Amino acid sequence: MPELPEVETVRRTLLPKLVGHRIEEVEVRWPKAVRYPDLETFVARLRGRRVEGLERRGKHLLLRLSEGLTLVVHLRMTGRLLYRSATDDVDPHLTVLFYLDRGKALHFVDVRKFGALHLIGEGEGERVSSLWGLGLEPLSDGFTPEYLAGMLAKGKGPVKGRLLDQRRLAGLGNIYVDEALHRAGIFPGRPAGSLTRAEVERLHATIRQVLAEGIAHRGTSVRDYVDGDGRAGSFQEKLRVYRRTGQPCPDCGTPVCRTVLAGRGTFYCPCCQKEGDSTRAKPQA
DNA sequence: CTTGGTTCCTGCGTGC
DNA sequence: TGCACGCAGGAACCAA
Repeated sequence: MPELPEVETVRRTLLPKLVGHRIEEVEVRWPKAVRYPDLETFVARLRGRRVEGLERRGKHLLLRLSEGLTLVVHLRMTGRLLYRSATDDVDPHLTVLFYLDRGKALHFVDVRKFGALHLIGEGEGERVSSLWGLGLEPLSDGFTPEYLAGMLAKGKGPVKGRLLDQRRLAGLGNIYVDEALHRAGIFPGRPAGSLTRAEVERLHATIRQVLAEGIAHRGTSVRDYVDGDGRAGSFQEKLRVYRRTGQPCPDCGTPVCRTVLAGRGTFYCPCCQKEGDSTRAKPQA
């Protein structure tokens, strides 16, 4: 699933190609993908707009358009945003087509159809609730060990749940949360408020580390994810626990376990991430 | 304020 | 080999 590193990779691949293009026509084949405004207004407002920039906030892509408009794209589970030729139309899961000038197109492809598109003007940010209430960017200067400590403080539920909460921290998903917790030597089911200062500092470091490495490897392609050119990433080769049930932990050789926490499949090493353990330090790679 | 359950979808893994 | 079945998963929404 596209998380921060995947969305950032899509942004980086699409940015140099999209900027300067004009949207000539929009074809919506799965109307439910358009969340705001209504379908007719969505298409009418996009027609003729020019692409001026492409930004990322959390897992959202923000396509900056002329007239102060912003197309907000959330890929959710299986969404793909692809820069293609306007005549390339063979993908059975193509849900929205943005026909561009010079014979090109931007294709929104979404197998499971959870992806969401919003078109907002200046001052309409609150129309995209998931964007409006978003927490800090984990790679920004504002994300400090102190911020993480405050985020986890007094939490009785699993630390994993707090890390997945986009209103506290923007961009982490199931893959990178499990990987960051493993590298920090913390069991995902530990009550958020029970982490020691040392553990919070380790976790802060590993969150930034796995996200930076994920971006450097152009994302994790476990199943569906590809970048704006349709190319897979390679961070799946660096995963230590995610979807590796039964395979040896790279650090200690113990078979990786799977459980369910915060409603999500959760992978961890029962040796390196002991429940209730708050004393061990783990060497950083 | 918190946490938990349900919903949306469809490909794929499982079991017979 | 073929088919039925149920799961996975981000976030909105509702409930307690």
